[in-house]
Amino acid sequence: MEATTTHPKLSDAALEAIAERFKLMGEPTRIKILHELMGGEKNVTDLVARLGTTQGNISKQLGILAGGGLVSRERRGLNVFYAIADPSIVTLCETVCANLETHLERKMTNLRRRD
Amino acid sequence: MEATTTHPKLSDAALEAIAERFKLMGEPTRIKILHELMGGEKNVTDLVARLGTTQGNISKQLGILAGGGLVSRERRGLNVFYAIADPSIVTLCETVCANLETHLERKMTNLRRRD
DNA sequence: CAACTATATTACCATATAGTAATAATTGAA
DNA sequence: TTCAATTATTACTATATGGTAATATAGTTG
Repeated sequence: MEATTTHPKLSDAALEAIAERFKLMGEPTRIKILHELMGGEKNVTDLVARLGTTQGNISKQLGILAGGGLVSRERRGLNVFYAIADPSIVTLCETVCANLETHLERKMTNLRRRD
Repeated sequence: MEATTTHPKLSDAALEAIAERFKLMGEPTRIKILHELMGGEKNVTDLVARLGTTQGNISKQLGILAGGGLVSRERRGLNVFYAIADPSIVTLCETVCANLETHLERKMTNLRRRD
């Protein structure tokens, strides 16, 4: 008997949509933007100041994130504020985080063992 | 006052590691491989038969997934069996899936409204 | 050993894309 | 309107990488 739980067969289209979402989050600058936004909405200038890259690039990456529905956009006067549009992003990051920690712990334990 | 929950400040290195993991899952062929493996371990030939691409490419993508610690490798005779090494992959996919469904539902609802 | 099967690797090409610099567009103020 | 500030866009470059075809390696069988 199979020990694995049954997983729904997903269509190629569904799998490609999933990959697309992961791809959006699979880029250092974009994940850093999302991480900043986890602390609350920020405008472009804020993000440029916090992350070390050009304004053009920040706007570009924000455009990509907004296009994928991960962040929302709201103009207020001269500023444009971006915010996380999809709370599941946080869940995803936390899941990965928890796992990376496990990996690191395992690595450190192995180092400590030195058999 | 802030309505947002406090999120741990993550280092650039941590964020880059997170991005790296998402990147691994952010590619159609690789996510399809992972999806197949959710049904249980498979060897390379199995995967080549199920997904429509060359053996070389499957081996290459499996190598990338194994390098990132997402799948495990076990040789048994002529065959090499791959399996999901990290169950959190399934959680991640489910989270994204649930959210894509929500998005689709919202889209359909909006279509139905036609205001 | 030779022959066969399964998998990995190599070299290559074509495409996608992150980043930059410069410029445009938008908004508010004087 | 003119000026300043903020954001978006454009054109471009350099790099990374998915895919392929061909070859190499590893393991099995006779």
